[in-house]
Amino acid sequence: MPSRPLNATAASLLGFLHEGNMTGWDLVAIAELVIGDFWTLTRSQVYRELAAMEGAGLVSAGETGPRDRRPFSLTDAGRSAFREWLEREPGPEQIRYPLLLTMAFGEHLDDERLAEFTTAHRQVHVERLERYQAMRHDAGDGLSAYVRATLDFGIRYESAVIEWFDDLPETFRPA
Amino acid sequence: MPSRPLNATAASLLGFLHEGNMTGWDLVAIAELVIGDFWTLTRSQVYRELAAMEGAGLVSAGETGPRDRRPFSLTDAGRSAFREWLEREPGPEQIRYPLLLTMAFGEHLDDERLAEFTTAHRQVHVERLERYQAMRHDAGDGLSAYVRATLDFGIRYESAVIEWFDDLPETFRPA
DNA sequence: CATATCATGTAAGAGGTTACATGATTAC
DNA sequence: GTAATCATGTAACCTCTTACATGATATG
Repeated sequence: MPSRPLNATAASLLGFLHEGNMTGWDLVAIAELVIGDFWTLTRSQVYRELAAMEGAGLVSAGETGPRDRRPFSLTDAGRSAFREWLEREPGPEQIRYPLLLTMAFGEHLDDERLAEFTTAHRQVHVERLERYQAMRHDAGDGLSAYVRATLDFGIRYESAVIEWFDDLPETFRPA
Repeated sequence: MPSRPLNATAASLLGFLHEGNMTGWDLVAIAELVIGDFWTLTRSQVYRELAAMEGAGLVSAGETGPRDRRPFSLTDAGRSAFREWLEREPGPEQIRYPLLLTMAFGEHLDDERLAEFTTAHRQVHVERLERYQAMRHDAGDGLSAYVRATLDFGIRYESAVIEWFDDLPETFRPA
């Protein structure tokens, strides 16, 4: 039975399992850290995908440890499903930025209110940029060139967005 | 009955209806043009949201015209639901970029293959940037400061991403 | 011994995608 | 007349979010 190709979330879990056996909990933590800034995933999803992949024979659970820990390991089928996914053309980028929606309809909104929004959002981007720079500084040598490249994406992105905020018309520019 | 707050997709449709009555078809077209680069929506969704909003009294369909055109107009309830949505704090930004996932797991992939991917994706960003610049040039004066600001976001963003591509390690840098 | 953290998961529903199905009208 | 475009919608399915529910273990 030629099963449907992996979705990117499931594939990522398999990717992380290459670094060793992990529980759903562990996977959520590492995913948030490594890919969380350009790929969201929730606990619910992780447990569901793990259950589905266990059923499909892509992962297998080891013995339940303390606190009901269920460490999963890759099977050969899981390893090869991961490779296949990795070889496939990655899908298109998707940005969803509700602030830009609000802004696009700004003629129906007071500039002061819009400025409150831009101020708050600018701050989020500043904090992210600082976090990325700290990560790059602290973990610099521990990161593969590949992970570092994704971090650099974040740094470029956040820097550009902050510049954009600072160039907005003064009527709704962040304070 | 205090109905749930609007979702951003539905709210956007109401936003566009401020510019005049439109059919689902028209709304898909204008949404793609104006917000399509930071908010995706499909025909299916648009027809579904319109049907739901018609049921909730936020829009009402006029007479069916040629080719079954069903032009919708805003009701007062729709106008006020839109305002309420617009006043609310816009949710967090979300980026989903599968290429970055593939890259994060790049140690399991040949650099040549990864370079094929980066090459193709860089091209997409170049084309988008050119499109934005053309829009800004061609429609410059016709755009509100608000819509222009969202366009500027795209220009900043695409420029930053292209620089990032060009700074990638040469082993998987776009050709 | 109390609180924080670790760890599992289910349920329900909202949101989003893809494929299917149909037909009118316009442009060539 | 034929092809492209306009226009509607349904069905099925997948994905994602939010809320709920439970309990063990470590830390102070």
